[in-house]
Amino acid sequence: MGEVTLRFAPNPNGPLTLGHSRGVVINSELAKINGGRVVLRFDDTDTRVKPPDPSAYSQIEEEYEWITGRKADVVIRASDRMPVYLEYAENMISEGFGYVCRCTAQEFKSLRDNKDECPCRGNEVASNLTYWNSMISGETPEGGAVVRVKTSLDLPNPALRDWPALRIQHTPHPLVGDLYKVWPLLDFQSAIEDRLQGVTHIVRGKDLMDSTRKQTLLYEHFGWEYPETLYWGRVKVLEFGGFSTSGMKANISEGKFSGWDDPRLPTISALRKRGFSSDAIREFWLELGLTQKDISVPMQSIEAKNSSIIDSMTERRSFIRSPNEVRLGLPEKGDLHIGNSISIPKHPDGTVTGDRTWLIGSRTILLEKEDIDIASIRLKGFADVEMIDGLAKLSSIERSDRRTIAHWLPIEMSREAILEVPSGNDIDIVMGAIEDFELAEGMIIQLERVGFAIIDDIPRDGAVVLRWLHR
RNA sequence: GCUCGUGUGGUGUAGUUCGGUCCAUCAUGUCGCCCUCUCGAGGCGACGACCCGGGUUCAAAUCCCGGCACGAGCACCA
Repeated sequence: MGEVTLRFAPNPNGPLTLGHSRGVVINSELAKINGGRVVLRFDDTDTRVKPPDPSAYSQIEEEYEWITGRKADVVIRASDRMPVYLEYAENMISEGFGYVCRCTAQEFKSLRDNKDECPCRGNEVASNLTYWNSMISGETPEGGAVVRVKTSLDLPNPALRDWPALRIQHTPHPLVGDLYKVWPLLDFQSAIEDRLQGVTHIVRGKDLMDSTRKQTLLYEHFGWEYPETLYWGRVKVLEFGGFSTSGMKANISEGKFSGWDDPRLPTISALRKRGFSSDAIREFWLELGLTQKDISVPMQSIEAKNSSIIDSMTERRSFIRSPNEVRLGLPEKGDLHIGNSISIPKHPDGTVTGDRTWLIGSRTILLEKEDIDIASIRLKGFADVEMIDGLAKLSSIERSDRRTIAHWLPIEMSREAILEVPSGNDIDIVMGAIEDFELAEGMIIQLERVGFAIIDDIPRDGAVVLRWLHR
């Protein structure tokens, strides 16, 4: 097998979603396995229905690199390639397998459904070229004409009969302005560009199966061989439902979400900001593979992947929810010596080396409410205590029995913190105290007995902001 | 409605091309036990599936026919 060329072709009408990442992962992985390359192509030929967002281009390139660990081999923008598409369109008309149709969409549909020819179909090439030039020049208004690819009208699938290849759009394009009045539709643009880039394999969602069939008909006209095509089925992540870029865009501009990286959104930027590893996203899609089955997967599935990837390199910290202050009581008999500090490993398995040093001079500690109600507990990494009259009385430094182990914090090591937990359309706030030891913004930590979180903000004054990742 | 596609445990996946090696793989989940100075990690075990009905065959998850269910396309969106 020669060198393979794959492609990932998003519409840059917003940044990448979790759904897009399947295309990124599958295509880049196939390229990697076969020593091929990936073309990242921006399919931005719609200026009106789903217009491109100028900031999305660079963001998508960057997110592609984050997911795969390397840049795309080739990056192209369909809007830069317009002269080429228009040339092929004109060629198609001249050769007689494309024609300008001036019926309304409705008229055409009813003719098509009855396998009837539309009146424009029989026009001479010369008049088609005249109409074409009038489309190009801007004389023909939007909706006034469309270029169709001739197919057999007996095709069992009505969607394929004389399908539309280019239409008129007078809305200016955010990048190239009003240079062009005629823009290709996906099926035409994509088909031509795949050929020009030497794409050997197309891997895409099965919602594009009819696209393959339409494009194959076009390739036959041109005498080209269509690439090998594979499909994946529809995926629904239970917690999020679908991945509609335009839907999210509307919600963001209405202020329902703070931005594309709002933690409640299924975008790559949001998952990344929350602390998901790109390896987890990659492994997740690779494990689903390339079946055409429509599936529903819980977010827990990605979380399980992420946990096993980050656990061994994630430092532990203590976070006390709704902290209660408790005095530490020393036994009357002076046979128990405690110093002014203790050391606790950063990671219980030693996969992260080093210790956290806690000062304990003040003898005042913080405990979660449910732990102060237990008569005998062990302060993790320190000592056994008996809870008597609201006082935590030390009874042993060594672990003397199998009592409950509670996480805790000396008050001088604590700092006010809030934990933001995305929950459906809301964000729950958990007030607490975080262990103030070597914290850094963007650092992922495991809150002992609570779960993984990322440090979002460490303000000069006020509470540290933690964002919940998963258990 | 028409066209196309898919149906393996709760979820996802292997096996389906060339029928037997499949009393069906792995992961995740749930439950139990062990271990552990986290309710984390680790170990062991249990639970749990070939959509239904016919047919071919010595033999079917795998081939054939018919149902049923689910999904997608039927845009001058991608």
